[in-house]
Amino acid sequence: MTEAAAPRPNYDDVVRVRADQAIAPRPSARPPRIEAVARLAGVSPITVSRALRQPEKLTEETRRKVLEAVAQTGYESNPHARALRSGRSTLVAAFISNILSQPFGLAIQGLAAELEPEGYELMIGQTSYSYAKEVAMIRSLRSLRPAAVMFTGVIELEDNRQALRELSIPVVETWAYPRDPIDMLVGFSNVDAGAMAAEHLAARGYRRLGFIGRAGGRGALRLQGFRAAAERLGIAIAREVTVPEVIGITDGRAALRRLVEDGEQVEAVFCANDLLATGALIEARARGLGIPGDLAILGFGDNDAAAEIAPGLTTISIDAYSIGRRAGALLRERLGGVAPQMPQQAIDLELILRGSV
Amino acid sequence: MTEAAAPRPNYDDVVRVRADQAIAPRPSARPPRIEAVARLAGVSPITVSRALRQPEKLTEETRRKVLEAVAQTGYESNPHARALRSGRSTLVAAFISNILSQPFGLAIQGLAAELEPEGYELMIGQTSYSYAKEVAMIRSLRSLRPAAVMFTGVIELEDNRQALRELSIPVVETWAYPRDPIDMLVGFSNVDAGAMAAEHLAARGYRRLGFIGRAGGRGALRLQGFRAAAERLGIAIAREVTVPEVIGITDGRAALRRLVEDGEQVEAVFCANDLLATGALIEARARGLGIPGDLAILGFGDNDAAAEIAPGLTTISIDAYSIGRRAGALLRERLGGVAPQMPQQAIDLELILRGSV
DNA sequence: TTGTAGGCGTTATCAG
DNA sequence: CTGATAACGCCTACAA
Repeated sequence: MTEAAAPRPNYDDVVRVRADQAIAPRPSARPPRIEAVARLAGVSPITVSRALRQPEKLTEETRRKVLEAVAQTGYESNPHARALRSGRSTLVAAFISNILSQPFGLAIQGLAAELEPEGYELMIGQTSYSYAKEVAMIRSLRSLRPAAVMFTGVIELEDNRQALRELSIPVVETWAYPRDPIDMLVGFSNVDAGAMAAEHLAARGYRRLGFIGRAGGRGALRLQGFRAAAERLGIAIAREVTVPEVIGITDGRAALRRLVEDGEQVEAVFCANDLLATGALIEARARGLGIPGDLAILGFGDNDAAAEIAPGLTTISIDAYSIGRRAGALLRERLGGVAPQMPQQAIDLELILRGSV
Repeated sequence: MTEAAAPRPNYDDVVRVRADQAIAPRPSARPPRIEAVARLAGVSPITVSRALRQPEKLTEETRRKVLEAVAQTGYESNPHARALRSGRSTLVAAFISNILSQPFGLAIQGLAAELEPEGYELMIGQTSYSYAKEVAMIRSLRSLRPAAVMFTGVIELEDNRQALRELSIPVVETWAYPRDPIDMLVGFSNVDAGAMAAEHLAARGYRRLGFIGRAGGRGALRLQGFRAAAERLGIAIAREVTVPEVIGITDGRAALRRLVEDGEQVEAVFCANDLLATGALIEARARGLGIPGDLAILGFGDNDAAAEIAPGLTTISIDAYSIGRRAGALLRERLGGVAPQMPQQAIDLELILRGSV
């Protein structure tokens, strides 16, 4: 199966470390049940349950006794039994369109930062921008009954939207600003993002614009705003290149190649995400184009690489981590029985000026 | 909360789409239970269960009848009840040290590609290279009782290793080649990777080497191999720069700055991952260093950006997607009751020659 | 404030 | 090959 030069790899002799916070040693493989804790504390099982879920309902004395027994046994309640009986689980499902995308990863980190300390487990699924997958996942949600769901995007299929509503659990959509979100929302207007791009390029004096982006979803929304603003400003969009999928920087290079080789004179191009923009920038440089002299490039999303590449990529940035964080906070509140003050939040778009425009 | 110029963002008017594969309409919010299916098929609940889990035990006639009723009702069994009663869940837990790392993301994709078609759900947790987090996660595994666990790394704390063994579920470790894995393994030798780096740089005639990498974990292993091979070849390691954490390209820039400003003459530097290498390359170029003339740079990991940056980054590459894929295949077999032929697999290291060495 | 009874939905076990 | 019974571990509902 492997054909390494050496017949067998050398071993990685990892230095073993002992835990400072040791896991309580467990004689049996089976975790302790609530009844064992109850016996140890000299109370009934339900009292243990209450000590963990509604501690305020117990005498301080009882509570102390029980929690001590919990600590001693290393007890943790069985999430399946809990979910089965109460109908609520501690699993929060997050659906991400592409796990390789840096902004989505950041959002998930923000979400985790809010939810994990509260004892929720995060389940991550990848929709891969596919309706079919979305359908399958939402179908599985019906029986998994997570505590809540978060999407890095908005749900477009009407049937899926309905199915999600019927789950009667908190839902947060993100990354767009639809008129009628399913439930909660931490988003930004993609239409405005496109308009912002056109306005900035116009203000810099560019008159013949280009666009590179995905044909559907948010790419289409950004293009819509870009077009509308360009028209309003009396500026021409000379060329629109749409790509079916964005996997890596390569897609951006290919797209710019199409744009340039098409012959249309384009002074400035708006790339609907920074992966495309980075690729476009690299390809432009490889073709000897001066940036922004021969071609200005404006990105969207503020990737890690966008800042470091030369010339730095001018881009419209959103704070992806904060989107995740806010989404997590909304879910946390709702799961705690509180109605959030602002269940639908708009995130600012910020123009980051670097060298490429 | 938001201070956008416009008082309110424009709406993203998403075009609603109807599902081609519609979710079966459900009059009540509660999903159908096994009993409803049984009644419809005219059999007992346990027969329905068997039709789904051990179809070979039923008459073809009965099976057909039941599966039809399943399809008609859109029934899916409740995972919590199933896990509670059977002790096995369909949840597979994957622990990833850093969700923003591209190779880890690829591995997760590979894992999902093997497991999701089989009906397993993927739960992803981030350990953030922290022992404390690892302890907490493994603790929660005890009660969650997933079907299997995968780590993008190996577990170092002896207590955690023991706790994982006691779960008695399939475990795959990856990204290293320890002598005594907990259970299954799809890894490569980090020590060999370091040696490979030193050997290649030596073969190219470099005599004064540098190293940039994390102080612990795999970084330390790669350094260990790098050092040993250099010594064997009679080559000097003039400077080792260790970084506490690698979050982005910036860390690589800072590390190279330290390396260069230190005054030690270094002809070639091995960066223990491509994020560091990319940062180092950018910083070196920014300082006017010719690459590889003034400084050769060798990376590890083969990021997306590594190929596109100029000059292309020469790097030791591993096939991260395939690691995930193989790990998934191992788990799939074991979960299906089969003992895999090669429960411990070595992944090849491949040197990708581009311009930087 | 604490406890008792019972069931969430499924499948292991044993019987027919 | 199919079915009856009981139990997985917890928490809701109600009672004391």
